[in-house]
Amino acid sequence: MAIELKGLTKRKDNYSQWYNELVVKADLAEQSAVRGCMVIKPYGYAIWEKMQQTLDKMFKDTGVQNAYFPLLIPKSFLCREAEHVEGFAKECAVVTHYRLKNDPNGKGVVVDPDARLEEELIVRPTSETIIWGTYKNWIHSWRDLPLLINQWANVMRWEMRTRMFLRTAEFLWQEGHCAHATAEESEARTVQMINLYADFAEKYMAMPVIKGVKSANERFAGALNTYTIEAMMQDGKALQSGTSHNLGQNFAKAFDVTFANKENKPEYVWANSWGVSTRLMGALIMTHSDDNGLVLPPHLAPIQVVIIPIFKNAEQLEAISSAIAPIIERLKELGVSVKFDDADNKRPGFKFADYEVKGVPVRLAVGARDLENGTVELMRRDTLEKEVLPLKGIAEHIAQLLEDIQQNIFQKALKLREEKTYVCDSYDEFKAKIEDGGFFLCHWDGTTETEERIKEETKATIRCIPLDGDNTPGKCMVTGRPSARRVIIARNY
RNA sequence: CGGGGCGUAGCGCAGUCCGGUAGCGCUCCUGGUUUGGGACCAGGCGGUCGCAGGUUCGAAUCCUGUCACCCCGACCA
Repeated sequence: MAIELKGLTKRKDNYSQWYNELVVKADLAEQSAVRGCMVIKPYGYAIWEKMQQTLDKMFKDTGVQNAYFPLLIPKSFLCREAEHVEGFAKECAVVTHYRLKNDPNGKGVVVDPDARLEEELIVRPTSETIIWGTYKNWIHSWRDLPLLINQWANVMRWEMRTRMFLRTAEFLWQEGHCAHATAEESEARTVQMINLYADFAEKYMAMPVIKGVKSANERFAGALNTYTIEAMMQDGKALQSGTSHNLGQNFAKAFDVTFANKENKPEYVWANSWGVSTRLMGALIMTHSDDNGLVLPPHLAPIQVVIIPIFKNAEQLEAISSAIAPIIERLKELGVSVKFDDADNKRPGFKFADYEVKGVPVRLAVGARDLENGTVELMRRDTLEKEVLPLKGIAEHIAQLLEDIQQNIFQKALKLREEKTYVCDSYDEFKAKIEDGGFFLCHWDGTTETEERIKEETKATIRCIPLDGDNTPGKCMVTGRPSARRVIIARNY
């Protein structure tokens, strides 16, 4: 194939090219015929399914239920919340007609000009409007609250520029939309969900994240406050990986969602929304991959162990299969997902390389030699280390090894982030160092003007005001004005 | 939406300046030999050269228009 992954370091200047090639080569996704959209292939989708299942369980453990709302939103709904319009009413796909007809000139089909919709429909860029338009009818009393709903759906934003998984015109996500009786409860839920996302990122994706609050500039359109988790990719750029928004009463007021409180007085409900998307797939790829391809964390790998028999004929394969069968049984008992690839149309060397590109955490190779010795060759994907081990007890060893790999790649990512995180007090120093990427802990005076200036001059933005860590005050790196605490500044995807 | 690039077989490309029968590598198919790190040999299938006009005896090649896609910006999860 023309796509070569070797040479990541040589191509440091063009990480995105490498990334796109990896996505294709690892059989995760490909460009669709539709502008800015992608086709997620079975292997890529299997990873997304693992993420979905894990998150879904975590949501349900907090009392959230799933529901589904329409893809198309009447245009008038988008005009209701002023700030939301500002942020979202622009780059949307619009449905204007409801019928096609045969071209009178005999060239395929054309849009029937007589079938124009009275009110255009917008393909949802996010569902706040249609959901709050619906909640109006669901919420009447304090007894109806809290309302905790999540939706797994596709959304569409007509982005100018797209990149597979990180920014596609259509993407898959979950969006939670909750209604509460009090501001405190809603804020607590908003924080709870960002904590849940951080747990998911660190425990399942093995991706360290920084929890924080967005600056006014980067805040979700229509929110009072936006919480975010920010991860660092291997090239030192930041990736916003999940957000949770405290919407205050903005949407309740725009859609007139009120409830009778315990004193029988009408009151607007308090709202929050939170979401993560297939962008997490991009985060996963860019956090762990190396020159040999994808490196999947065991907790999300669709195949955790692949077993490759090395054989010259059917008898040898049969011998290997029966020797390995109890191992496969035992692995399954231990909850390990295992694939025995006995296809005879690919040579072992091809399979080795193929599963490496796909990021399978552990590989076993078994041949005639091993059968004689009662051994197996094991390779772990994260370090590419190989060792020959006795067949006896191998399943238990692997179960433990998978946990070790999960820990190891998390630690590796954490170490990289720490190495590329700098405390910086000089704007000149910042301007020089930002070229090589990394997170910069700097004092900022809290103004949008300063933020804009930094962005203008360095292409870096305030990723977040961290929730944890050092919160001693200081002086703004740019203006010298007082600063409440250090914030994270970085270039981002 | 601004700047740059590109469009030729499933994929990656050459050919375009200087018009004259559509090329290469990989994939794929068939047969054989192979199989402990992406196999080798032989043969074969596959393209109205992005689309629409124009110039010409003749256009992948020249001209006009148009549509995609990619990269860099602006915008954004």
